[in-house]
Amino acid sequence: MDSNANSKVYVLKRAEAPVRPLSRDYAQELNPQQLAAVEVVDGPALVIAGAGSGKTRVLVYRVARLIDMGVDPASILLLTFTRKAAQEMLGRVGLLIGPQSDRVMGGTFHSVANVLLRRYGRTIGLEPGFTILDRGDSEDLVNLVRAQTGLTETGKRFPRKKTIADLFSKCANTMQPLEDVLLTEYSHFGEYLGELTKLQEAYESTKRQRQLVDYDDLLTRLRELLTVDEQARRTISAIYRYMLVDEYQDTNRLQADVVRKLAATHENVMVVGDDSQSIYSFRGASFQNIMEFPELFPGTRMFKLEENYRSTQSILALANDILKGATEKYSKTLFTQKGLGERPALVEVIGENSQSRFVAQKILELREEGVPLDEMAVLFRSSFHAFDLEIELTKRDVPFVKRGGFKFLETAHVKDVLAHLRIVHNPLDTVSWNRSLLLVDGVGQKRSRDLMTQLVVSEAPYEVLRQGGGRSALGLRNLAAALESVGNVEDGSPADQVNRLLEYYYPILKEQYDDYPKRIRDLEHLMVMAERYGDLEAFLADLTLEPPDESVTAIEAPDRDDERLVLSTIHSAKGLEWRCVFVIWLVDGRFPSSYSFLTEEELEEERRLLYVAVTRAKQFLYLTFPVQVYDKVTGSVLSKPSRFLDDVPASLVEPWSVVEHGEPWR
DNA sequence: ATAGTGGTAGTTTTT
DNA sequence: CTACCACTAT
Repeated sequence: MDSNANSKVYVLKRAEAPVRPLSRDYAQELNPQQLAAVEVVDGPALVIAGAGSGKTRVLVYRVARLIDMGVDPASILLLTFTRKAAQEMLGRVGLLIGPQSDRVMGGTFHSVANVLLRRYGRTIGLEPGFTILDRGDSEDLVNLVRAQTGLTETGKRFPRKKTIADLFSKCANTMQPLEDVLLTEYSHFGEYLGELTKLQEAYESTKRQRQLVDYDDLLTRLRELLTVDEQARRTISAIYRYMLVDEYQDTNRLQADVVRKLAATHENVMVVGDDSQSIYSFRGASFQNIMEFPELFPGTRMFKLEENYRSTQSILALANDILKGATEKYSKTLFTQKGLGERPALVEVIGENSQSRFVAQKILELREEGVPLDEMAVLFRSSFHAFDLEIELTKRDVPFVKRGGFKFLETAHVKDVLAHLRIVHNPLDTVSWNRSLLLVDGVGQKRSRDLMTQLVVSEAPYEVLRQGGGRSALGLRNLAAALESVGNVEDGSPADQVNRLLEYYYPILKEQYDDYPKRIRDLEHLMVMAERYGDLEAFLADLTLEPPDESVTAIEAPDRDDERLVLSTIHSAKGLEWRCVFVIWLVDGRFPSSYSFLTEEELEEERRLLYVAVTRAKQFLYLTFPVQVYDKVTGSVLSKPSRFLDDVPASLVEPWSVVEHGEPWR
């Protein structure tokens, strides 16, 4: 039978077409652009969504609609920037269509990679019990490896561990060889190319030997798995037949590649993002990614959401203006049907403390006027910018939470405790062994290293500890007993394990730190967290992948009020909104940060950062800049308002000046 | 070999 | 100001 002109063509309809009535009228609840995006079922799709344009709404409704049409919730994979975002979205899906949404798989790239690698990683040499290294652990490992490979006597200007870890991370995230990254971004260390290359090889091979996985490995090794193990790739791809990726502008090449491989079989992938909000290039993210998506997936359907439902016209006008200077973007201009509203205030204050006092006073005033505290936020470029304000707010009894900055898990005592637990879970974890051993009286770098070479090859590591003689014999025996006791907890309840370990650790803690009562409270908090988990592996993995995003002070203060002001870095404020937003420290050198002055790209990123900050506000926006601050970094007085405000027409903002009570106007 | 001391360099944003 | 490194006394 040849298919000549006479043959009749009969088209079979797709099975996914709705066979039952949809549970709701989607057209009623979405605007036409949103609806169009939601109605895509198969094939690649790209949604360019301006700030506040209902990006989350599209994702939520799309998931709901897929399930509504009979797609198995367990075959939907929702990749978001934080696990919290995933949970929030799935919660909203739940409100639309009920508890089936619980079966949707959601989380960050890293957390999804964690799950997949534990399940399928054996073919690439990963045991399910591998340990995840956080940033600090990676740095410790760099040092450890450096000592082991004898690269420690290298002269005075050898980069420090943090820099080295940064360098390795950048290589992984941009998929570039060390040489390229070193010469373009760290050219002043060019002379150490040889040593650094050796160090990197040792770092990589140690991780493999010891079942250690750093943040970047979660992605690189998942990619490796999907590349070398075609069967695993097919299996995974068949499970997650519908993929949705949020905040796509902040993914890097590595993540894009993972998406491509995961979706290669079915190509049912929708990514959502806003090129103007790309703020993670320091992590290798490139908004090129979002620009190139249609090339990666030919046949991509593209949707643009430009109507903003969040902010007043005045706020939006300023945001649009800030963006005008941006060079490369999918052009779009946000509009709103909301009223004009109040013009954003550009507030000039004398110095750091008057800025803090202004913010605190204004916040109390707004609360009097009926704006709840949790509808207000103060945003800043770097977390230390808020120190003075934190003091001021505490003085005035304003309850707040701080996001970003120093984390609970990064404190030495918490890391100490976790190190012991990690040994129990993965006896090959030399980073944790080293940390724990150094806490033993009489054990130093050398002894620790010697012991570790025996420990990792021994069938009975605790016996190795007991055999040691000399000054540290007793300490090592105690350590062995403690670890054994933790390992012997019946049904492995993490809370009980933490508890047993603390019996051993408290004396060490008291010996080491004068301020131990404070630290004991942190550790008690760790116990509370452990109670939520049934096994150690999940507890440890969650802790590194999704650390409590509130800093130490916030954790210590119990919720007296539900209503708390939010202090946040702009990076952590991504995707959130408040009725009233303060952006502080709009001073050249702080924002944009002086570290960004070097390259045009980095400056552009700072500009987008300001755009993100401004578009968080629904109704009120205050931008403050102190005119006279001494900056230790540059040794100069910062006095110039942020350059991003230079071109803003005066009509878009309302200039305020702040004076002390009783002082005349200037 | 360890632990305590003193000097110095670097100081963002996150999984 | 702090964390990190190198040095020195035990």
